[in-house]
Amino acid sequence: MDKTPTRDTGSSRERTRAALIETGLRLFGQYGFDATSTRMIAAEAKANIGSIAYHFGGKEGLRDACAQHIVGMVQGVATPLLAAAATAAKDRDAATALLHRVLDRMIRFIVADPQAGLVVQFVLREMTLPTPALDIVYAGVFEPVHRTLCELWAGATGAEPESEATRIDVFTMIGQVVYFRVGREAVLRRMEWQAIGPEEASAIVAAARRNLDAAIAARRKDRP
Amino acid sequence: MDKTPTRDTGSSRERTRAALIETGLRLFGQYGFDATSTRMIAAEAKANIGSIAYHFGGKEGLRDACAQHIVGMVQGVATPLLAAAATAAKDRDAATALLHRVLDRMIRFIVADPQAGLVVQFVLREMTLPTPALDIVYAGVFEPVHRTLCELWAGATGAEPESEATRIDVFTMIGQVVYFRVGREAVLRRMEWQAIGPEEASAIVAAARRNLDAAIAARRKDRP
DNA sequence: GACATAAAATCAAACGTTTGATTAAATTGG
DNA sequence: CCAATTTAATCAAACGTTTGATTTTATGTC
Repeated sequence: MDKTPTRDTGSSRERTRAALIETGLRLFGQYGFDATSTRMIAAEAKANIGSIAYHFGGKEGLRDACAQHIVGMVQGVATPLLAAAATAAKDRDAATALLHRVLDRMIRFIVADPQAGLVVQFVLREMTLPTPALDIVYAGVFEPVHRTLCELWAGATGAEPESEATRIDVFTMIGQVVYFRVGREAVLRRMEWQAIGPEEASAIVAAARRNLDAAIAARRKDRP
Repeated sequence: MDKTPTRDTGSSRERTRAALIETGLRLFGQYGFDATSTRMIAAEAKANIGSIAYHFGGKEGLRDACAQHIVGMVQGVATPLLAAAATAAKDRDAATALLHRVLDRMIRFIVADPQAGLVVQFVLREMTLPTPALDIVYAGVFEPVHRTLCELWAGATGAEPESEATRIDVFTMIGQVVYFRVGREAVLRRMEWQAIGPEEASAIVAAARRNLDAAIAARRKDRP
């Protein structure tokens, strides 16, 4: 079937690499980079310790590979949305509607999706102590996503896309979402939730949606 | 002068303990618990390595002591505000005004105060992997502060203080603030700021204030 | 008040364990 | 058979903790 007898997804090499990246992403996100030992990763990935050095040059190389993996993942799901934004940004109602859709997706992704939760945790940990891995994620995810959201925000409110106020406004909208992941432990206790699943995410979406509408309306007033 | 020749604040015991807690707080917050070695702490605190085990029973004991220290600090500055909330919550305008004041203080504290930044970082790190230290901070800071903000929120909007919607709404207001600390690195790059100082904090305050007013107004509409 | 005793705190050194990395040999697949 | 990959063994360095000796501070006795 394939030109190459060992497809990328099936070769021993790629299977080992994928297992290490996947496990590294999970453990780095779960326990942090320093608290995760290479032995732990190798054991859970059913690979040898030496594999990490062989394939990635070392523990830090694996972290970079994890960051690259995240960029690929997010781009896969975000690209269609970002593409739609280019045209939607020209129309107020379309921009507002798309903002709602993106916010809805983001919340359920960041807050409730267990698979994505590990990705978010990984990135948040990188954020507190920047490494080359953060550069990769910032350039590949943060910057393009935030920029697009600014365009939508500008389309919905009439503000300038790259003005300081717009960029800050978009950060506040993102922030109110991210906190439910960052402060998850405090949220769970205060809300008396056992977990943040689909139902809880819906309650969060409802609140964020009200905030979004209110914020847009307040900005819109100034510019008729 | 003193009844006791060695006062608590001056005794060798208390000086050593205080130095270790202060340094521990800073380094744990800066690098994380696992990435901070006891040797690092002892060296920076100008104390002996054995002192940590002697005074706190070990590295984890020092972390608990740091958490307790945070509770004492925050209670010192927050108590007056929380007391004022009890009466302000009865009046819509007073509640709204106090919410504004608290939000203003919180933002400048969380986002720009370098001293407090270490405290915030320490807590955020604990949040991602709960330890007994988090229990201490949650019970001593998070729960009482969030509960009080809910009362104010209810006073300003007319909602029920302990309803699910109110508790979530308050979390979204906190979240839009905290993100500027959590995602500081991304914010700095995207905003092209060198640091988040008083001026940058003011810009954030302005955005958060608009969001707060808009959110309250939107909720108020429903209940005349 | 001076001296002797007890208690508390500090210190440098060493403990056993675990860390990430490296090596050379064994295994695998084309 | 050869190159790529995996494996097990080994390395020095760093980890948190423990130790016994020493110094500092507090208490008791006359």
